[in-house]
Amino acid sequence: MSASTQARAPALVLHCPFQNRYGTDMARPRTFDEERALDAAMRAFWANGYEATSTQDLCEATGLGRSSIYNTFTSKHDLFRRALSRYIELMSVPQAEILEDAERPGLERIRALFARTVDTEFDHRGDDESSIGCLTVNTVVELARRDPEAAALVERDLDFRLGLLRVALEAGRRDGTITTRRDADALARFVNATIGGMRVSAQAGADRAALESIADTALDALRP
Amino acid sequence: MSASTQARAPALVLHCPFQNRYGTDMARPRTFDEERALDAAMRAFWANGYEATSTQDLCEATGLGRSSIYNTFTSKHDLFRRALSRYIELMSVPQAEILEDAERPGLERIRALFARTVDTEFDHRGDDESSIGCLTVNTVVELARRDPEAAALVERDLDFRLGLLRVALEAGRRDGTITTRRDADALARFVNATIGGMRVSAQAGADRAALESIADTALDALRP
DNA sequence: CACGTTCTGTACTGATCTATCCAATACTCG
DNA sequence: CGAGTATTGGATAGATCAGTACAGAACGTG
Repeated sequence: MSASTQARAPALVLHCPFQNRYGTDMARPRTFDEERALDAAMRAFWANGYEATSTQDLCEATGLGRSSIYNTFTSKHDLFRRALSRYIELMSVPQAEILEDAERPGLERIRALFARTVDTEFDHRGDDESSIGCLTVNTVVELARRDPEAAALVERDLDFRLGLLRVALEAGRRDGTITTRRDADALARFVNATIGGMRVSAQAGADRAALESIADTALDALRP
Repeated sequence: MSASTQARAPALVLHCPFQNRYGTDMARPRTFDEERALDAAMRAFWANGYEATSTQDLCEATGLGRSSIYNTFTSKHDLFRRALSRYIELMSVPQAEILEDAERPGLERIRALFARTVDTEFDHRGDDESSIGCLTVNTVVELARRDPEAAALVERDLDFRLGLLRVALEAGRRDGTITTRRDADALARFVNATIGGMRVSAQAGADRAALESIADTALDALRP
């Protein structure tokens, strides 16, 4: 009944509300959807950060009682880890689709990624309509220095995204839409930094037009 | 004996350890330097964030007792506000010098600003030699959404820096080192976002070469 | 030297934090 | 229906949080 067993086992049976996590006889079933609860917790951490989100906040955000939270997610830290993993997964899939889309020229993939960054920045807002930024960036800034697990998660995500970017940038070089002589690695880091900068700018109050002009300007660097 | 009186009055007499804050008769003098204490607190907030820095941490960082901290700085929140103000002031002065340096062409001023950004990222490191980023960026991400005073400070700083950047960019347009047709406002936002992206990248583990390549690539956008 | 004032160390307060305990509950399965 | 098990709500524990109260120490001034 270790934490890792508890966390991994249910993945394949989550859709069935009347089966427990160990394949043994069933008892009292849960009255909530673990995935929805995780989404709510993710959003709470995303909007308010790790330290400023209390377990009480998590109860209110998820609608669960303390017992259910701890029974399901072991600890606040573990819940955060799962929330961050989920966030990274949710963001990675569409980003990979955009950057690996062979139909589009390389430069257009980057442009589409920037556009998506702007859109997500304005899709997900706090209660006051201000930007809540990006959970990955927020975690890097708030937590990564003193939480090795969180640092490992965002580092793995960074490597993955830099790889995707290199693929798209090299495609752009081959199809002629990207003409700069700089190597794909430097360009990937630049594009990634630009996205980070856009997210910080959004949290600092930049509007949609401002973010779009940042993205357009950044694209200029790829075809100087 | 309001907090604001207490905070404002000493500015002109800080150098003299044997004069109190109200111009009245003197009593027991302080055994510490308020400015040094503020620096230590600033560094603690900078390295660990607002929430994760306890008043106990602040006592240890400054070497002061609780009474001295509260007597001098009123509250944790007020101390943070002063630390952030000081940080902004400390960073603004050299940045303004670089961006208003009429000796240099406009593009070179931006290049020098990027170089300085890289340098400060590696000058100020945590105990583990990892990057502690930029207190302004950290505050935008961690605190600005729920602390109006902090938000106002960073917004004022942002306006100031965007203004400086516009000046340098327009100078570059005139002297021919910046050839892009994009308006100075968009370019200023882009340069600012690039710096933010570099700081997040540094916190995510990027080394000096990576930051320099981000800066070099960004400069390409100014002369496409 | 004595007074007035400020500083400082220690103990403390009440609130809040994460996490656990436990009894009551609700369900499946034999 | 009874046995067995997981979930749930509420109470609670123990630590830590920001901030305060207070007494004594340390100084300039008269």
